[in-house]
Amino acid sequence: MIKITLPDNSIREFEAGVTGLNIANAISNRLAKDVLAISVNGEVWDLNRPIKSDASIRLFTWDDREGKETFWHSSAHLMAEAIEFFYPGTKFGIGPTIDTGFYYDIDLPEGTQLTDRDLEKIEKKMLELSRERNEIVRSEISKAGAMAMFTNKQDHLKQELISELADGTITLYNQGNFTDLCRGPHLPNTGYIKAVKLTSIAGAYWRGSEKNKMLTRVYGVTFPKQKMLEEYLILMEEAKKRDHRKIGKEMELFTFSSKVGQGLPLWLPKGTQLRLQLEDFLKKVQKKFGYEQVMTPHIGNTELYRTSGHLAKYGADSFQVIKTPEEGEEYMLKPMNCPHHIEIYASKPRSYKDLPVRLAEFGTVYRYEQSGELHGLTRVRGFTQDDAHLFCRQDQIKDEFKKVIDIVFIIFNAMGLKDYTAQISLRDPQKPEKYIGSVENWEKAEASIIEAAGEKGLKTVTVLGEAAFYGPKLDFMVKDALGRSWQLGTIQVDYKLPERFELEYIGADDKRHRPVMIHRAPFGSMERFVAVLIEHTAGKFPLWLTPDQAVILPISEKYNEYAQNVSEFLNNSDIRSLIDGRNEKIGRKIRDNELKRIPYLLIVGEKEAEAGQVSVRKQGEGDKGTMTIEEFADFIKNEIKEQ
RNA sequence: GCCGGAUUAGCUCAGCUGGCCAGAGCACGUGAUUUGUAAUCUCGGGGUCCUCAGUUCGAAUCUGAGAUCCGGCUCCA
Repeated sequence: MIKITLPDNSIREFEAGVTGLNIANAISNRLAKDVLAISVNGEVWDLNRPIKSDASIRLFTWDDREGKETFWHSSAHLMAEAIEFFYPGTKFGIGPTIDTGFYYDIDLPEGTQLTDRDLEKIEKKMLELSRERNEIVRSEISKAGAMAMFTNKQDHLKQELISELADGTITLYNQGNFTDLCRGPHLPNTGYIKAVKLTSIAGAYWRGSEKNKMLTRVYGVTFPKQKMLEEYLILMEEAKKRDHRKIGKEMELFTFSSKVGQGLPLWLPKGTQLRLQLEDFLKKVQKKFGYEQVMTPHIGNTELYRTSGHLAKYGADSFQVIKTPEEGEEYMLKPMNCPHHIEIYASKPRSYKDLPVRLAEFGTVYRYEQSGELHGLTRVRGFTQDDAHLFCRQDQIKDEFKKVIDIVFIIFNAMGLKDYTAQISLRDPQKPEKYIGSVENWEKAEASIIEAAGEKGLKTVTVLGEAAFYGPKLDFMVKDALGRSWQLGTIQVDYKLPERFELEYIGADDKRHRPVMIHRAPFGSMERFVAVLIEHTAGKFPLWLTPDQAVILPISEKYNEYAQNVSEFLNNSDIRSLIDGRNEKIGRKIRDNELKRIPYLLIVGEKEAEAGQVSVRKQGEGDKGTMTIEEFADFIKNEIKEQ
């Protein structure tokens, strides 16, 4: 008999060789039905793998990350089996799980190509294989054995993977006619997978390197119940309605023209109004924090960027240098604002008493992003950073850094962006060639970021290899409607540029010292921020203002969370955006499905605007009278209480 | 840049394997009506079917090149 410790620390005795499934059965039928994986002494195992000695365990269901991962990982294998059925000779790369679902990178036989139409038949085959309830069997194999097996299959991808594994740790998983090299864990059998949707096909480089062969990546998602798949698909449809590209078009916020050029957004009058209001808001905040607004040209002499190191980074692969009639004279479209601001700092002698110097500019920069990378307003070739550079003494870095975090908090709170990730991006120690500057300065800079974030109580994740080429960063990542993560705000410590430009200040000791720079942009870029703001507030909390001052506020049940922000918006931050104002009374006609999502309408006509009030209408109940926005906030709170 | 898909009225789309003047809904304009105000009914305007070249008696539909967009990869604010 062995002792199994459950998460509540109770201990049960089982015979040696008991499996996770046996244990779940012993606890309850329901659990036995729902359980997908088990962790044994912290390691996630297959449910049917025998446990031979005392252990503490946890059982995972669909609600646990480990449960979902096991489920999707087995789904990837099931998909591979189906693909191998239709396309014998396919080589299989890696098939991991992702946030929602899984993918498998495959190398199809010469001359074969998958298209969207093929996905359906693969889905059907997967369900067919699922109904066979084939047992998924784990087996251990020696490195030589594994190598021989996949050499026999002529699967060069797996051979490469195996060659990097240590002998004695290699496992295979088999189901039906399909065997794959895999660490596991997996479901007990394929029958668990009841609903399948293969979402897309894409190309992906083997091992993520442009130099390697392009494989076919098939994305999919599966569920233990058909109904869950249906709900997921509906959710995705809803999310697509919030796409900023769609809303931006409908509301005439921005547009693109192939004549102007790829990735170069044109801000329409209403979108410009929205952007200007965001800019004004930030300007006010920055003024309070001691920033000075500056303006600099859109181009700079190539020499400037040679000194800064940007030429090496953005020269060959970006917009090309601009020639003048003068022989040998060259300019560049600015890919970054830093060098210009540095020259402003250097324009006069600075005393330690003057520091920190904080120079801010809504600076438009141009970068030739790869054509396939462009994406609505979130990734463009000409964009405006809400940039600022702080020049400070070593002893001021942490304090300044913390103040910048405060500004980011103010912005994110005002916009109702609660769901963000703060990411500390450090250098990849394996690839020193990617970065400029001494190891010593990098270490100092990284330490000050980590400390500042810690003292601000910011929950952060640390990622190696994501730093800028000149310094480490603290980035604020926000997800879009479809769950793709975008970097918005960024704060970066830089020792290198002051060195390159030989910046100085006169210290209290009457000697020359080198300042440290902080680059920062709380929005990141106006384009990306507006895009993400639209997707986060659409159908939830936009405040749309028409040319005749009419405001429509579509508000969801979540309104109480936002009530505070609304009054801030109207009274302090003055953030508003515009919509089509064809119908004078309510700004525009609202479509069916849209209206159903709007429990309350706030209407601000000319009269109301003058009186500082709004007319309130409730869906299905009509007019609720006019009131101030504070009164409205109370009104909403009461309404919610009554419900 | 790479892999795959798409491009038809202002918007969302239909148009099967090439063949009667290229269609629908919404939007827009017009007339009627004032009851249902998310109005209703009448009539109507609007398209180099992304561009260029080719195959064909004949192409929105087939072929090639290019442009742009979409989903990914690589990259990045």
